[in-house]
Amino acid sequence: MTAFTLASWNINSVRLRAPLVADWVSQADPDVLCLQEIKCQNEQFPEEAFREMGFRHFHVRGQKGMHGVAIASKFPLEDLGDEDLCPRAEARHQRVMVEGIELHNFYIPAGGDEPDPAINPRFAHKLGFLDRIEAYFKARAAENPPLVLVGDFNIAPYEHDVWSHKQLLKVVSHTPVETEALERIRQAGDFADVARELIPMDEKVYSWWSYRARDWKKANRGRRLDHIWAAPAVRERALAGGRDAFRIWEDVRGWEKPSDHAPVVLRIGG
Amino acid sequence: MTAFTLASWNINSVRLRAPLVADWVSQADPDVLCLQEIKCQNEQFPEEAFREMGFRHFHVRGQKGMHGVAIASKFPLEDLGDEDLCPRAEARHQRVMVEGIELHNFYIPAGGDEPDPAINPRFAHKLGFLDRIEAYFKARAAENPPLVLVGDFNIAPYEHDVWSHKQLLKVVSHTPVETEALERIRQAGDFADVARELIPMDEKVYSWWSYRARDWKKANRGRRLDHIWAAPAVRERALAGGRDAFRIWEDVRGWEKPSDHAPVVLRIGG
DNA sequence: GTCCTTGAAG
DNA sequence: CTTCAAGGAC
Repeated sequence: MTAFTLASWNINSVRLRAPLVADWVSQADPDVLCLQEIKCQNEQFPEEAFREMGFRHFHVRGQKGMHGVAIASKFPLEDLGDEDLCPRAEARHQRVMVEGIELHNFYIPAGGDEPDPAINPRFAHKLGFLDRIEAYFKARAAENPPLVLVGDFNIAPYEHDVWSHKQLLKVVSHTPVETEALERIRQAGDFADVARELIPMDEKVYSWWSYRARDWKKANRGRRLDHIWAAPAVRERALAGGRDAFRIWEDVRGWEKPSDHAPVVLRIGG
Repeated sequence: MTAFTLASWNINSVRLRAPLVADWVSQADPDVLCLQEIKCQNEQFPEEAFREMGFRHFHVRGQKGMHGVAIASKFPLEDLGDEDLCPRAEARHQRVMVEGIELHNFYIPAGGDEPDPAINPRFAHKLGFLDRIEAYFKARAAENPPLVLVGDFNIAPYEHDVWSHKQLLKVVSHTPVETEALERIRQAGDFADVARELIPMDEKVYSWWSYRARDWKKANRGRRLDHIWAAPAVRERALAGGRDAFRIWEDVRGWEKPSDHAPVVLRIGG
C-alpha cells in the first residue's frame, strides 16, 4: 500500500476539457483521477491526452451524450466488474481496486428542478439511486471493505455546504429528503466525509458554482456537491495527512472555459 | 479617388472567425473588406473586433442564422439604400458608395444539390435571383455607373474555374444554366471578371475548397466561386495594378479553423 | 466537415 | 451560462 493522491472532478465534457485537465494535472499531480460527466462514449475518451499527462491505466464507463464516469491512474487498476448501482444503467458509477482500496466513482443524478418525486421523474430517479446505494453498502458493511467513494453526489449535505441553507432548503441538492438519504448511505457504511472530518462544520466549503451566475467568484453562491468518503477500514489512511492533505482547487473554476465543478483532492496515506 | 485595397471573403460565421479575420487583416491590410455568410444579426456583428483591426466604417446586413453580408471599411461608406435584389430578402446583398465606386456585395444562393428548378426550390431561387440581378444591371447600364460587384456568387463560370469541368457539368455551381445566367449578368453590365482579365483562361483558379475533402490541399478539388467584377466606368482603376494587384489567399484555407473560402483581394487604382 | 437552430439538461 | 443532440444547409 503506497501513499497516493486521489482526485475527483466533474469535468463537464472530457473531450472539450482535456487541455484544461492537462494544465491542472501539471500543477496538482494526482495519481488517481476520477472524472464525472465525461459526456462521451468509451472509444471517444481522449486516452492519448491522458497518457501524455502520465496516466497509464484507465477504466472508462461512458455513453453517448450525457453523464459518464472515468478513472485515469498512474497505478494499476483492477477491474472489479460493474455493480450497476444506477437503476437505469446510465454510466453513472464504476468501481476499481487501486493500492488496496476499493474505489467507487459516482455521478449521482442532478434530479431536475422540482423536488417532488411524484411529479418529477428525475427527482424520483435520484432518490431511487440513493436507495440502491444505501442497500448496497449496507449489505457489504459486514465485510469491512476498504472502500473509498468519490464523485459528484449532487447533494450538499450540511448547512455550510451551501451559500444559504435557508434559501436552498427547497432547492434540489439541499432538500431534507436528499440530505437525509445521503446521510443514511453514510451511516450504512459508516463512511467518513473527509472534507468535514478535516474542516470545521461551520466553515463554508464549496466545490461547485453555477455557470448561470454572472460573477461566480463575487456572488460566491457555491455548493459542496463533490465528495470523498472513506469506510472504517481505510479511515486512517484517508485522514492521515490531516487538513493539508485535502484541497478543493477553487481557483480552477476561474480558469479559461472551466467546468462548473472544481477538482477535489486527497492525499491518501500508505 | 484614392487607391485602395478591396477584399471579398465568405467567412462562414463572422463571430466564430473574427480572430481569423484579424490574423489575415494584419497580413493583407485590406481597406474595404466585404464579407459573406456572416451568420448573425446586425447587432451581433463583432464590430469591436473589427475596430481593433482598424476599420471605422460598417455596413452590415445580417439576419438570424443563415446568410448575411457585411462591409467593413477604413474609408467612409455612403449608404445608397438597399435595392433588395434578393427575391426573398434573405440578407444576401448590400451596396454602398466608397471612394467613387458603387460597391455591391453579394451572397448568391448555393442552390441545393439537384440542378433542376422544377424539383428543387433552392435551385429555382438561385436562378430567380440571377434573373433579377441581370434585369437590375441591364436597367442601369445606360447610366454607365462606377460599379464593382464582389462576393460569393456560388458559380464557377469557366472551365478552369473548377477542378474538373467534365465532372462538374451536372453539379450545382457549374451547370450550364448557371454559368449562362451569370454570363448574361456580366454582359448586361459589360463587367470585367477581374481574375480572368488578369490570369490566363487556361490556368486553374480556385477560391473555395469543400470542408468534406479529407485533404483539401492534396486533392485540390477547388472551385472559383468568389468574384470581383468591374463595370466599364471603373475598368481601368480595377485593372491598373495588373496581375500583382490581384490575389487569392489560398493559404488561408489551411489555417486553423478556416472558412471553406479563401479571401480574394484586388488593389484598385486611384 | 462545419456551421446554425432548437430543445433538453445541468 | 454551457453542454450535447438532432436536423438542415452548404
